[in-house]
This record gives sequence, structure tokens and C-alpha cells, in this order.
Amino acid sequence: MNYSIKQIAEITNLKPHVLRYYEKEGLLPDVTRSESGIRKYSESDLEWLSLICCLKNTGMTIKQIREFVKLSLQGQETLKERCHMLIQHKKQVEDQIQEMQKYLWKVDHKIQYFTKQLTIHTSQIRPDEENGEK
Amino acid sequence: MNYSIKQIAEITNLKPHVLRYYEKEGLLPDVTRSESGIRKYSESDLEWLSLICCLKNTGMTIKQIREFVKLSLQGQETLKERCHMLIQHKKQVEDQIQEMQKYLWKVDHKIQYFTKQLTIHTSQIRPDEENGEK
DNA sequence: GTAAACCTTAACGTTAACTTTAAGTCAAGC
DNA sequence: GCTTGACTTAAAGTTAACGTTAAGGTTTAC
Repeated sequence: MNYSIKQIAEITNLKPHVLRYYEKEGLLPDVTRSESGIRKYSESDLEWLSLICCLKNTGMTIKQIREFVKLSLQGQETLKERCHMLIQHKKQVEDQIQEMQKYLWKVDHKIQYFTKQLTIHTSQIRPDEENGEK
Repeated sequence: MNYSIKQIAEITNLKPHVLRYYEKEGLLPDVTRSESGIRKYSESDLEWLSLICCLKNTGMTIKQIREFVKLSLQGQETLKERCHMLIQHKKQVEDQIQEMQKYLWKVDHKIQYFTKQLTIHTSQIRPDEENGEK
């Protein structure tokens, strides 16, 4: 089964020109073409894109992804290196999630404070009590 | 207690020029100065910065943060709006975390696959079995 | 059979968030 | 009193990741 660039765009939520850009940047190699030069994406291309998007959406840069793809194309001998890359990246993502969680608590705390202030239905003016409140 | 820009830079892990940039962008208003024009940060400035960084590090743009700060300066009457902003943002952060979690599983799955491949100690060449493996 | 809707490449433009540079002021140490 | 080093400003430069435009070729619907 083959897909047009538009179909892939719909599936991946990337716009056609982004798909072309990724291809140009070496993120998605070996996309086949019709005789007239039109891209025909395969299932395997879709799978790749899914991984690419996963890495990109977790903060890996296009440069790093390109490196990963380059290694993949070199075959089995780079398996260890690729594995290492992913493990490193996994750790980074875990750290990101942890940090986010921490910040979430802080935002939540602020919301609690604002809500409390609002229930007091403060039409009388009085100095703020929370640190950092301006 | 007053802090120099360098001290604040150390505490917040932001570089001095970034602190000036944030101030210029309206993220940190009312920083006092010495007679010669040198910035003197207060405890309250530090508290503010902590919230600013929290919002920034969870993906809020400088433009949005500026809006939030602007509202804060307008006092109690904007409390509800600010509260709403934070609740919206909280939801976004929660979604981000969820998405990250999802991607983390995907990365992990790939690592599992790579690790399995490595233990097979594959010096013999054979076709890949995982979808999307190039 | 022709117009609309797709496709192509190349190159230039945009945006956010810094980062660097240039040119200058000011206080402290020798 | 002069150098050193931290501070100041405004403005220009950088980077990543697209986005847009131009100029054209191809496929599809009626």
C-alpha cells in the first residue's frame, strides 16, 4: 500500500512541506517516487515517521534525529550506539516529566491561593499575603 | 536584602543578559536601581522570577507571561482572569506530561527491541523483524 | 480538453528566545 | 590616577524549525 504526501500529512499531522523538509534533512530516507517523481510513502515510511515524531516531540533536535537515522542506515553494527542514544534520550524525557510534575505543583499552589482570594470575595482592599504577589 | 544581577543569575540559573532581557520584555517589572543605575533585586523579585521560570519552563511563551504579569500589576480586579489563565495552563501541562509519558513508552519499547537484538549477538546477517526498522 | 487541484524545487522570510557586540559608566584596588 | 572588572544600554546577530513564495510540471474531475 502506498500513500500520497497529503495522506501522510493527514495521518501524521505534519504538513506536506514539513514532510519534504524532513526528507531533505535526512530524517526520512529512501522515499520511493513515481515515474513522474511523485512521492509514494510506504507503511515502513509511516512507521519511521512515527518514531521520528516521537523523538522530535520529546525534544530531540532534528540534528540528533538525523544522526540516529544515519546510524540506522548503517545497519546492525551501529545497534549498540543507537541503543545508547535512545537510553540517553529516555533519561532526558524522564527528567523532563519529573520537572514538569514539580512545576505543576507550583502552578497548582498558585491556583489554590488565587481561588482562596476569590472566595473571600475581596472588594475591600488589603495587602497581599502570598509571597511574590504583586 | 538586595541582590546583584550576578547573584540572581546564580540563584535562578539564568544569565545576566537573560535577566535584563526578561525585564525589558516586561516579565519582571519594577526592579529598583542604585543611584548609578545598577539593578538591585529584592526577595520579592526573586519570588516573581521563580514563578516566571515555572511558567516558562512549562512551555508558556514570553508573550503570555507578559500578559499575566501585566494583569498582576493591575491588582485584585484581574484575579479571576489570572486564575483562569493558570487553570488553562495547568491543563496544558497535564496534557504535555501525558503525551510525554506516551512517547516514553514508545522509546522504551524501541530500547527493549534493540536490547533483544544485541543479546542475540547478531553477527549473522538477517532481515529485521521489527516494523520500521531500516 | 481544460481548469482545479495536486505535485516539484529553490530560495527567501518568519518567529521565539536568546546571544553577542559595541560603546560607554562607575567603583575598587594598587 | 589609572587600570580592571562589573555593570549599563541599544542594536545587531544567531539558531532551530518551520513557513511562504515563485515558477513551473502533472493528474483528476467534469
